[in-house]
Amino acid sequence: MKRDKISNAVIRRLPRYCRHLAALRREGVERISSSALGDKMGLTASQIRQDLSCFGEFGQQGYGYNVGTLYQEIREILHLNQQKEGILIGVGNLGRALLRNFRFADSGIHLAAAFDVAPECIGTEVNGVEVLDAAGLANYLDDHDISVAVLTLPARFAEETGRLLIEHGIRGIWNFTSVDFEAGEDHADVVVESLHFSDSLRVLSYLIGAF
Amino acid sequence: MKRDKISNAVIRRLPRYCRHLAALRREGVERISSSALGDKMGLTASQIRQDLSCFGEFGQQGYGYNVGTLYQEIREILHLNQQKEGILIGVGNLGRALLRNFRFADSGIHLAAAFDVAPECIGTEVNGVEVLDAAGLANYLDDHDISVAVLTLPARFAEETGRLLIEHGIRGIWNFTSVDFEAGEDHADVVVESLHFSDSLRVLSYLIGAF
DNA sequence: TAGATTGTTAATCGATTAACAATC
DNA sequence: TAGATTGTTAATCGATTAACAATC
Repeated sequence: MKRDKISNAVIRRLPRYCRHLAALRREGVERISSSALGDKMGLTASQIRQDLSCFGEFGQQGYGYNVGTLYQEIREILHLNQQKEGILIGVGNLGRALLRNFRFADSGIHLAAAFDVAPECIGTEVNGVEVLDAAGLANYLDDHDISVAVLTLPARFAEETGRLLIEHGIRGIWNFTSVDFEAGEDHADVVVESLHFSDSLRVLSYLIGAF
Repeated sequence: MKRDKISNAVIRRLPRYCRHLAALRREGVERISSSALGDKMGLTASQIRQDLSCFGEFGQQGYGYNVGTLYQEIREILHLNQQKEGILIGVGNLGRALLRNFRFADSGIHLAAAFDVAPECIGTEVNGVEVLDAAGLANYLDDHDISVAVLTLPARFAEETGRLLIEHGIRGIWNFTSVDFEAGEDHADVVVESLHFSDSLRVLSYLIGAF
């Protein structure tokens, strides 16, 4: 177990391991070798062993890995079992879609509240999550221990809201706006994870090529 | 201009160049050097010049790059100016959010139709896009030249629908389900671009670390 | 025991960075 | 012209793959 600096490439593969192991477990598979898992995931056996060895020794010679154990280990590594409080900002179509359908709990997040500016939205409840007035966001953050903010508001408000979140001690921002929160600045410890829809679709556009 | 094999790392940076150049253009900036653009984007000047040289010679010694020209060049590279026909499958909360708010045209996609199974949804129109009966999907694909399918349906239908799409000649799948469309199989030429929300949030969970 | 499969070290491959001649 | 900045070649760095002794 070496705990140096885990490369980004490895980190991004962890949730995939998690998903595939969960599926194996559901199928009742008890053990799996690095090569079998590699076939399933489109990775080499070597890479899997290398990846896992960043975090510990989870396998056994001649046997392979126990699916259930490895699954739990990876959940631990990702801190999925440690519940973190989160808020969602911007209850538009996308925000609402996430509130209704996305299983935040499966990623270790409990949504404590949602925020919006629209009077007809404030005070309502979506899937058990109360929608509060965005004007009270700063105070709310001061009064509660919130780790993660989900940003699903219009791009033009993203920069300003991001700044406010950082000033009031947020630890991570799950960013659905097209804004790039650039290089650290004062609060280099805040993590921003962005899902840029249009970047993704444009990559697809590139990959399907010309006609 | 070398047209070998463009690496994935470079391809994923192209939409970012596109976004940053668009912003510069909006701000009225006419020219920019690789080092200034690098500062803005958090890349080295070297990397930017290396990236762009995969596609051509867009700069000028002692001057830098013309923002407008480079922007258009990158749009060309991504085929954003070539309109492709697309359909969206699964008009739930997320599908509806995309239909209403996402600017498909900005990524070169025209949404020709949407599909769902719910009787109360079929026949309606969302933001000018007609919702058709998913039972007629195969026939529709045979009758129209559709390049891209947006998958926003429940995970349990993803596999089956993906197969159908591939059989009926789709070129790209923009996948919002948690299903991994694995390794090529028969139709290795079909491109699948996935946005795995939960993978993304779990990476964030890892990065913010323990308490 | 013999076969299987690990964790790790070494070799290879690929991507990023640095250096610099060319030239606007 | 002198200064700036490109495109490209070479050097470095990092990630993936291969090999293998250890051992279940």
